[in-house]
Amino acid sequence: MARVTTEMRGRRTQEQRSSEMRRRILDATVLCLQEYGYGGTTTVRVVELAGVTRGALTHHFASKADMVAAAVSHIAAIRTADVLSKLEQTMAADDPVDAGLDLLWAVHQGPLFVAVVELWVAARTDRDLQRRVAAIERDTTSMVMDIAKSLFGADADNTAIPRAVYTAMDAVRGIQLTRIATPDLTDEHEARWRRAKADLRIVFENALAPQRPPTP
Amino acid sequence: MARVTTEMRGRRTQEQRSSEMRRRILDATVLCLQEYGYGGTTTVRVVELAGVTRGALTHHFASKADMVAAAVSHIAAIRTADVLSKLEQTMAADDPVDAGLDLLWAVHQGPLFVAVVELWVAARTDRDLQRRVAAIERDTTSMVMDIAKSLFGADADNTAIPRAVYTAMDAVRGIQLTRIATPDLTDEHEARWRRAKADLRIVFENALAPQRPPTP
DNA sequence: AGACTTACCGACATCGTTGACGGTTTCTAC
DNA sequence: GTAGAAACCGTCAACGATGTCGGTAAGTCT
Repeated sequence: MARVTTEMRGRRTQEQRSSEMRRRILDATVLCLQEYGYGGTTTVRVVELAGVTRGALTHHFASKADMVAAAVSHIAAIRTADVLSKLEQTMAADDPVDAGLDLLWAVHQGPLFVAVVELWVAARTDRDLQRRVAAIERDTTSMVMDIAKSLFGADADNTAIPRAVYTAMDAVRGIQLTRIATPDLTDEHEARWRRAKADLRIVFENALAPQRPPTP
Repeated sequence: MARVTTEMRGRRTQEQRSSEMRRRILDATVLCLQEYGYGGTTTVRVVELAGVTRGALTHHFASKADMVAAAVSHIAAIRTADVLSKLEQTMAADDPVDAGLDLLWAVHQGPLFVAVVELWVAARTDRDLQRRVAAIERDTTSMVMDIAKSLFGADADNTAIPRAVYTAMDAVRGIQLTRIATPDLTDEHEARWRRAKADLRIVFENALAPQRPPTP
């Protein structure tokens, strides 16, 4: 079974010990969400994956709900950092639409987004979790919109651009949701994205074109 | 607490008793998925909602997994019937694109689709469930494509049409996924769909237009 | 160095969930 | 009607998960 490897021996300050332990546990929580889903995420499994004791966990997180809530923020931080790291080369691309769509796809990719979906679905029947998730979601959306604005120019009147961004984001998420249900068909989902991308290019070209009523 | 109301007293044949009991249990299972999510769907809750005993449940379904598996098919059947019931007036509509998109939206609406998502996500970490879900998903997709074909004409060469349908379906699912995570913002999601629909119309118009390379 | 605080440990009690099973009722075949 | 099958009932045992809690180790202040 995989372990969250993080060693740093010798004398450490309380702050170091504390934050490293929290990080270890939260990383393990995310791993657990990916591997076993929300329902299969138990404190025992997390502790095993993190290679720590149950006592350590209960010391840092009063309850399981606490731990999961912290994991939400933890994931959000990682994803934000991921986006920022990829942003530079996106901004420098020749074709902003293509680069932007690729970025959007990349952000919704990989095991981290799987964990996000697990949390979203779990949040549906858990008000506390829901509040946290909703707050994060707001931030994410506004970040996406800010990026779009700087990619395509801040033409404040043109509401077609945020609209296209929303549609693109929704399409990406829809594909990923389907992928979650049927993970065996990876190539098919890749192809599905390529096709969707072609459609979304049309939408963006239309949105970026000089104002002209799209539906007369 | 809501009950699945189904009374039919007097002498009944074994077949009647059996199938009615199964239906009651499966309806309650779906209700449970909606109300409490997959993780919160326990045999005790199902039994309470159905107003039957635990013994009845274990008699008809050897295990909980059996019950859930049966619920998958049950949901699929209901949804298919729902689509067919709405199909007639969709086919008769003046604007096939508009009517088709509305149908797609309607099919992914309501508590039933919520249950579907719960099962999709649960299936990710449960191979048996995954197989069942994947099979159903295949059927659903082909049904959607068949309907699209009869709505927009069977121009076999024009791959842009199925592509547009996929994109539309993915966008719808993306919106619904977001809605699941943040159920308080219903109006916002409605608006999001209206905007997405505008974009999707563009995609469909482009797909239906006489062959003309969309990206030169 | 000594007092104090924080980090960490591991066992225990409790609770909810599931599957099994022996007994009862309802239907069906003859 | 009567035997047998199917449907249904409700309790029990086993298991896994969570939170609590008394105790130990590591660090921090004076």
